[in-house]
Amino acid sequence: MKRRPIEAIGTGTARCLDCRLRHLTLFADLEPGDFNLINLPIDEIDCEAGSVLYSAGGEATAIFTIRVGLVKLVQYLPDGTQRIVRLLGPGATAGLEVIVNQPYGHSAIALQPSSLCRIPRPVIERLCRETPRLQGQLMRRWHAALHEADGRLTELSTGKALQRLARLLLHLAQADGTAVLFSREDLGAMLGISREHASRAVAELRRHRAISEISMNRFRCDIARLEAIGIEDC
Amino acid sequence: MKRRPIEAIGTGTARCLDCRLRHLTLFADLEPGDFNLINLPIDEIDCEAGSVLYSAGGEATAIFTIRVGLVKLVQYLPDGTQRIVRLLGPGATAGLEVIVNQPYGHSAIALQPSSLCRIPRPVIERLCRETPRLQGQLMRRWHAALHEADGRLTELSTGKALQRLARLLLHLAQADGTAVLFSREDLGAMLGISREHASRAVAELRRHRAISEISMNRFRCDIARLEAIGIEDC
DNA sequence: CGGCTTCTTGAAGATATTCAAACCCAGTGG
DNA sequence: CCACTGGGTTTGAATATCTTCAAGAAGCCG
Repeated sequence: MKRRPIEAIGTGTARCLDCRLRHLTLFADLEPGDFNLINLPIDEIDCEAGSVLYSAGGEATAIFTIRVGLVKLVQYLPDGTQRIVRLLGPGATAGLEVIVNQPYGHSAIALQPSSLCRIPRPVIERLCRETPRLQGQLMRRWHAALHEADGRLTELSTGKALQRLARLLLHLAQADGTAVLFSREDLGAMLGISREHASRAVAELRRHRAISEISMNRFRCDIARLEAIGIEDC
Repeated sequence: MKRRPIEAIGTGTARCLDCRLRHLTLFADLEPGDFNLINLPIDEIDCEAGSVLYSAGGEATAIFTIRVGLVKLVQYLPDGTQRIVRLLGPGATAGLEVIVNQPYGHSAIALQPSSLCRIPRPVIERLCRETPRLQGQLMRRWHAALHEADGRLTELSTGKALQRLARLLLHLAQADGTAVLFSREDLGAMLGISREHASRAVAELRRHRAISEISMNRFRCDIARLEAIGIEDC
């Protein structure tokens, strides 16, 4: 995992200002002058699949904005089993705990090669204090995280494995009708089932012709069939 | 469900100021002057078990602080099955969606006779705008809600039914070692199992002498045994 | 080409659901 | 007072669903 600083103190604010993705991010509502409040460099990080951004229980020193890729937030049970609690895609924010002075509540691990911005805690704290224009986005991000958490519980932890997988695919499906899956281990950890059963469920959806594999872990989805299976399995 | 207004416009602020529970609530950090910003009456509501505070999808017109009792937040799946997403006890806040201008994401229903304060949306909006002292508590409440949501997923939706029930009881247990359960239907909706299986799980915990019923749905908990069962069932 | 990991599949056993019937208890009305 | 009723609970038995263990297949990398 390599870090490449994108700005030196006091000079690099233009990079945030010019960011093509800014309208998706935490900084969407900031005004040009607000960027002068950024008094520490914001690193832009590229990492490969499997990289650990931070670990559960560790002191929260920074908040992350995902630019490209996919990041999982994982919690572990005493017996060692893991559960994937949330998936974060481009524009999403990891590490909101920073704001309430709490240690990280999850481990954040990249599922795909990803690129992110690392915003040090003092920057967030200062922005919170000195501009009113961050609050709205923060609230929206808390709400989005909570909404996804609740959705995960009702949609991905309720019903039979086949239904859950169908619903997950509907979440993951892009506009073009394709979805990228990940390892069966992670699939299991998302749906609360064993890796073997995850494998069987994928095979069964294929048999139902609800999905078909285009390339390694890339699937074309038949949305209508997935929806049918998601509601009442056949 | 009867409503009893506790203050008229512009006069009732003393009630919030004097509230014995205020240190637990959203208004914990407000200073005396801030209460003058409250320009609409805050109703104090008493309701019986089963009362609906608001319904999923409805316009969010108010935020609620639970004073006494227990409230469930429920989501429904297209097929009609319900899932209890969160439990809210004294001091907790329901309806945070108000702040991001979103419709209610759940239905809020009292599980026990409860008493709550209903804070109209305009009051929250004005306080957000005109005092910086609400933000901190709001963030903390978002965080608490998210933390509970995540915990519910890892602890109450993972593993076998007996383990989940044991973990739930550990959450519900008071300082005196007793816990109040609710209907088997609701238990099932919390743990993601059928009511019949919930019933069997309760019976089995009793056979293990991990709990014993004191009175109708009031149990004495053997914390050590519950913890043992919660980790690896025997 | 090994050697490694991950995925897939089979089969046995564990766990949960469903349906049905019995039960308990509180409230009602004869 | 007691039988009756209706809701929730408990229990049993048959079935469906998932886990676990084990072995084979497929992909990846040196």
